[in-house]
This record gives sequence, C-alpha cells and structure tokens, in this order.
Amino acid sequence: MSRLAADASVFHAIADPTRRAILDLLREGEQTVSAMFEAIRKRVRKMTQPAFSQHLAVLRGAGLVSVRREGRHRLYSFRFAPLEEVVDWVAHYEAFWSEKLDNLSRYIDRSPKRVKRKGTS
Amino acid sequence: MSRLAADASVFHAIADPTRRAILDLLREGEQTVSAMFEAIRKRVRKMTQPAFSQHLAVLRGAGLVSVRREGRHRLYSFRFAPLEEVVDWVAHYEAFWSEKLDNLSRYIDRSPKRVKRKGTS
DNA sequence: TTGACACATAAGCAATCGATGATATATTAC
DNA sequence: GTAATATATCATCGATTGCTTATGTGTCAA
Repeated sequence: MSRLAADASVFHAIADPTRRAILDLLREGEQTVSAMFEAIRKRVRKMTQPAFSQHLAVLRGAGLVSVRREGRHRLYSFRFAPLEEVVDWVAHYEAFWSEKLDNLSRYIDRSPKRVKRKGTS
Repeated sequence: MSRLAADASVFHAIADPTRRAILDLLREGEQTVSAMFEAIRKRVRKMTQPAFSQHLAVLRGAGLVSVRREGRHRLYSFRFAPLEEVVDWVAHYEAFWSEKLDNLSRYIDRSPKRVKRKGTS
C-alpha cells in the first residue's frame, strides 16, 4: 500500500511528461478516465490502462486532481492548489526574473501564506 | 556516458529536493562546490562528495547552473532560463490562477517567445 | 616532481519508477 | 442472477535513480 504514495511531492508528480499531458488535458474541464486515456494514447503515447491508472493515482496523491463518481465513470478535474508550491518556489528567484515578472513574484511572496483565491479587492 | 545526461528535463532536475536546495543556495550568488557541499551537508542532508557532484552534473545537464573555473575551485552560478519552461507550463493554467496572478500569466503568454530579460521599456 | 587539494567520473548496488498482464471492484444492462 | 463496462489494484519485471567506494584529472604549493 505504499507503492503509489511513495512520494507525494508535486515536483515529483509533474516530473513525468505523461502526467503533465494528463493535467494539460484537464484544462478543458472535467473528463472521464476513458476519454483521457484515449486522448493520451492518440496524442502522446501508447500505454496500457493500468499504466494510465497509476499515473492518475500519482496525480491524486499529489492533490493535483480530484475525482467525482458518476455512474460507472469517474470524472477527474484539475486542482491548481498544489502547483502553488511550484509557483512559490520559482517565484523566490525574484532577482532572476525579468523586471515585469518581478511584480508578480513579489505579490506572491507577500501573499497571506500561499496564493489563495480571494476577492479582487 | 549516458548515466548523467539521461533526462535533461528541467522538470526532472527540480524534482529532487537536494537539487532544489542547491539552487536555493545559489540565489545568494556564485559559490564554490565545497562551500555548497558544506552548506548542504549541514543544513539539508549528509552525503558524500561524489553524490553531491552528481547532483551538480544533473543541474548542469538541465542548464540550471553555469560553471567557471578559478584556480582549483569551480564557481557555480544559477541560471534562470530553463525555469522559464516551468513558468510557461504553470502559466498556461491561466484559468485556475487567482485573478491577480492572472495578469502575470497573461503577460508571460504574450511574451516574444519565452520571457526574456529586456529593458523596462 | 611530489604531494595536497578541489572536483569529476567510474563501477557497482539497493531502492524506486513506470510498464505489463492478471485480477478485483463497482455500476449498469439484460 | 449474469454479462459487459469502467476503473483500480496486485504482482512482477526491467530501467532508472541516487548512493557509496574507488579512482581520475587539473591546479597550487613546496
């Protein structure tokens, strides 16, 4: 029971190109496993269903996706939250960003804790 | 000759916590291998010199650091450029960013090609 | 030139990863 | 009920990773 949750790190989760491709698919909104599976096989790489399912498990472990059951399908959707760790990490290289981007990274640094979605205020 | 350059992907390079710690050290500027090595051993994790050197090799392979020789020392410095791929990737999840951050990601998308350092204009 | 120093590379090994085939679980249809 | 569908998990395996020890290479000092 520890094979899939070995490293729940976001950095590890996004290190794999197939997993990034899955997340990319989910930008279009909720999708069933079979829909994503077909798309990945067609547009990225041939692989078996279990292999694909295990990638989904890694993404779940990292909190990068959430699942909702509907009949015998499972609808996956993308969750941005864990990527905030990545954004924060990249952002603290402030000094190396171009000046315009600097504004952003500064904003991130000042954020309450992490970047939380809140009113425009 | 393929052990260390197996996967030159930035995503892979930053997936390792020790390597992220090394980059973090380099935010303070150029450093010798021994200085970084000591710091990592003290503040992060005990490891041997070759292990450390191999992490540096991965970072070099990803273009995340540059090296300059000075006497018998090697001075490493951080290079932001490869991280732009990460920024770009995260940024294209525009729809999921909070509104303020949205401005930034939009800026990135419109950038010439990648985000290049240029005058404030 | 000999030796110490700073660092990289090589070789070998255990742990982890990602893939596969087989199987389990849950839901719907008949 | 049984069968088909949708997805997850198990067991296993080869490839890759990261570590260690041993050794190589370049530079300074004597």
